[in-house]
Amino acid sequence: MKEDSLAAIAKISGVSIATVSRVLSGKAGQARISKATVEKVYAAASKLDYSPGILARSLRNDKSKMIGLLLPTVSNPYFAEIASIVIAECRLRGYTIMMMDSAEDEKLFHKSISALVKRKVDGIIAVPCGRQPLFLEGISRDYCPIVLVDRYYKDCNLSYVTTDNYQGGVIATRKLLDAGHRSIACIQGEITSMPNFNRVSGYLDCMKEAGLEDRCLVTGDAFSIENGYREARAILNSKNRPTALFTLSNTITLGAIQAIKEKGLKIGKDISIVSFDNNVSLRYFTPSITMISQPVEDMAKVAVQILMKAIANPAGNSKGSQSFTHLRLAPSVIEGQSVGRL
Amino acid sequence: MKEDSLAAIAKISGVSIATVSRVLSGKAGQARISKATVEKVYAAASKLDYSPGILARSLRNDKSKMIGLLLPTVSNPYFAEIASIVIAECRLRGYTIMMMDSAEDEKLFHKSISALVKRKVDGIIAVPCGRQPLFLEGISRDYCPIVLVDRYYKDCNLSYVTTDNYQGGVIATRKLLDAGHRSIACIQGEITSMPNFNRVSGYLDCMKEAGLEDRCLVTGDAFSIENGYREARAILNSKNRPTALFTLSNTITLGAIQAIKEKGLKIGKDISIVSFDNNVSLRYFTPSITMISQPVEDMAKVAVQILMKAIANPAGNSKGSQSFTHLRLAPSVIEGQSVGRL
DNA sequence: TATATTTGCGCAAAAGTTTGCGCAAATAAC
DNA sequence: GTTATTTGCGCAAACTTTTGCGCAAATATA
Repeated sequence: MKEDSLAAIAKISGVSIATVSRVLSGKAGQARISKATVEKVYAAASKLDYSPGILARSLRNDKSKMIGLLLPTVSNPYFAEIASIVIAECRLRGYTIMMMDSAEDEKLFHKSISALVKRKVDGIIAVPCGRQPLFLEGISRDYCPIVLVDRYYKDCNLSYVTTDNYQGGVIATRKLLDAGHRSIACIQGEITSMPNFNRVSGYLDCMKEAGLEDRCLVTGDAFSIENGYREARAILNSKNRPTALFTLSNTITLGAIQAIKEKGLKIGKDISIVSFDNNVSLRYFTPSITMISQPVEDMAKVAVQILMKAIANPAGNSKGSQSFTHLRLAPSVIEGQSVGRL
Repeated sequence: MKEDSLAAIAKISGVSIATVSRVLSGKAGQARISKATVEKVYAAASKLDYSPGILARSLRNDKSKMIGLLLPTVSNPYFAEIASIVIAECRLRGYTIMMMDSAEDEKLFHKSISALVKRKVDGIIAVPCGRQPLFLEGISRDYCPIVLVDRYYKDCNLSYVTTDNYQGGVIATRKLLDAGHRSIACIQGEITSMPNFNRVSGYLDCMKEAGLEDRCLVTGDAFSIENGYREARAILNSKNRPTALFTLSNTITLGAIQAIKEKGLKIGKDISIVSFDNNVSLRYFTPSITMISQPVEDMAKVAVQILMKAIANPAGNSKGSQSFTHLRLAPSVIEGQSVGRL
């Protein structure tokens, strides 16, 4: 027998294991346990410096006080910030984070989800990969609530919190149009993701509205520095070099800036930029980059709140009538000097 | 009975639970189980699409195939990169990461370690907080191996992998001295941490060697943007403004750059900078920042290797003669344009 | 044919917690 | 002095897996 178990306390205090369990889980009242017994148990427990065996508890209760967190990559500062906030918020509520990294790989993403479920996480917060919500919907129906952050699926039976990316795309493009730009290239990220799709849609619609549909250019395929660098390079070397870039993430922007520097061009003069995301370092660049900032902190906090509600109230399931929360938070603009007037 | 358990397989295949367990854990050989039985079991298992209940297994075996990862903050890109690599390396080896954030709070750090132990993690990788190794040594002795990354303790009974921060401090300072600077201020980070202490030592020794001990200036107290900004501001506004800054982390540098911009000074002309860490965005600044880069990838990978070895071979414990690995990897220099000649 | 050995597998305990059921004893009611 | 009610708590099952011990049956040896 372990020194630190209900059994040990039971032996010391001379009551049964069951009684100890009930006392320590605050059920002394409804189990009508006498004050004297309660005190004996507490005394023994604190003498042994007892803390419950979480594994046994999880096994028994089918829950673990753990939240699974699944991101495409922690090394992207945008996701790292989400992680940071989610971790803090969950800890505040007594939950521990089990974190995984899907490396933008849908197979791995699904495997990770299954691993989390096997570990009986009480809920999952994820930035998903791929276009297929079915798997996640199944998990959410049969096992534990899931809240999507940033990326989501259309008309899916899952809660999500995201930025109004379409609006973001519109605002960015309009900013460039208003400054007189007519030739604006868009370097996109992960093309299977809704945020990317919506940002691009905003861009395209805005261009169309300005009568520039035949001057649209959308390239790229990943939210990474490499992609930003590669695509920007190609664009800058092209015959009819655009006068402005709309880069769809902080990483893409970073890569683009590298390409621009190599080419010897001046940002805000030779080439203008509006970037998605709010990266501190981009703010301190000279010139500072104009950004469409996402309300990351709110997004992460709200996601945790929604998840907690779903955990506390699995009633939603009872009649197959789960209710899902779909939130689209407004982006904001961080003005910089990277947009030049033509 | 759950549909997905040893018991279910046992019932279908008509053997006992024990036999199923032995077959599925590859112990059919040493338990001398007949080929026919083995096949029946496999058939039933694959029919049910069995996968073991990890919690029950962990409870029984006192191990979990999980590694605890404990960082001061995920939002610092330096730590995020460590996390990213550790996660990937562990997954490669079939381990899952349980990640926590101590927010630079020693109490919370200890609580988090205890939580990890309670969950029976097989090992821990940590960037610790505080000056006190005793607690960690105890955990490592009694529960599971611990490998420290980046931060460590002198003469402690714990393995660690870190950068040769003293060398880094020396190289940085010498770089500035060689360019003719005589008045060099150092903005430091978390003062309880060894890396910080060693970087500062390198700086001080180097200054002393150049006969400049009375012109040393070390300020600051956290690896954060705010601290970098605040201290740089104060330094730049001081009477005898130094001609160069040695900033001890990427975050501090970012803050310092903000202060410099606000003050209207030109980096590399009015004020020179050498920074610790290797942040991509600092490389794309104009002018690009000269940096003392830490071998983050190697550090993280080696840390995982050491941990895996310790897990595989708990023999070290048997005679109280554990052996600890202490590694100090060499930093490298990333040349930029932020150091001006005087 | 009787004893020894090997082969094949099951029983039950163990890990630590939670909880439905129900047993006794004390108190209340008649 | 019975019967009913309440109080206080224990028993044992359940969650799933692992493993030491040992029982039968089959085969080999004497």
